[in-house]
Amino acid sequence: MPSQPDRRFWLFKSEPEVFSIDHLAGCPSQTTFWDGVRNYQARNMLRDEVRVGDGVLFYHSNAEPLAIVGLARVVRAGYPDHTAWDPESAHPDPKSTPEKPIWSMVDIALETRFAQPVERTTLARTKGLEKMLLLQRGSRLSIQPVTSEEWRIVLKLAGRGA
DNA sequence: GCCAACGTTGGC
DNA sequence: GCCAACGTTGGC
Repeated sequence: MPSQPDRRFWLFKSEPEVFSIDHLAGCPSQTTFWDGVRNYQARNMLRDEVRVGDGVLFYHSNAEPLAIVGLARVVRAGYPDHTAWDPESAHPDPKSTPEKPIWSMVDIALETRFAQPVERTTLARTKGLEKMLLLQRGSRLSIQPVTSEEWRIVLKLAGRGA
């Protein structure tokens, strides 16, 4: 893979009962929009910082096992989350309208489902991941920045080291 | 602008 | 099921 100095890395959390990596694998072109983020800090990252080509660690929360289950790639940068003004959607927000959208989303495409998910317990005892946001007590952000070093370590744990 | 009450997230 | 952490709401 050619080096991409500007590439950033992220971790996207999802409850697999709601949307799992298998759901993503079943989407047309294994691509979907990442809707339903209703937290301003996460929204700001989706809207302002996440770019096409960025790498995504797909994490299953509230699940057994808790684990990073694969990789995705950002294929469309931030744009309005239209599910917000759909009253039938899972996360309606009547304050958001097509004229004045509040929430943002990006599109991601599946890259890999790990044959062996990288479990949270493994992450927790891996040197170099001590500061990983996911592992911080009380960290609830559903969109988290990941450093290039953390990305490298996680891929290595998944058997996909460079 | 403060802050108590409340709701949600999410690991354990 | 418990509960700590955190965000939001709303009275004042």
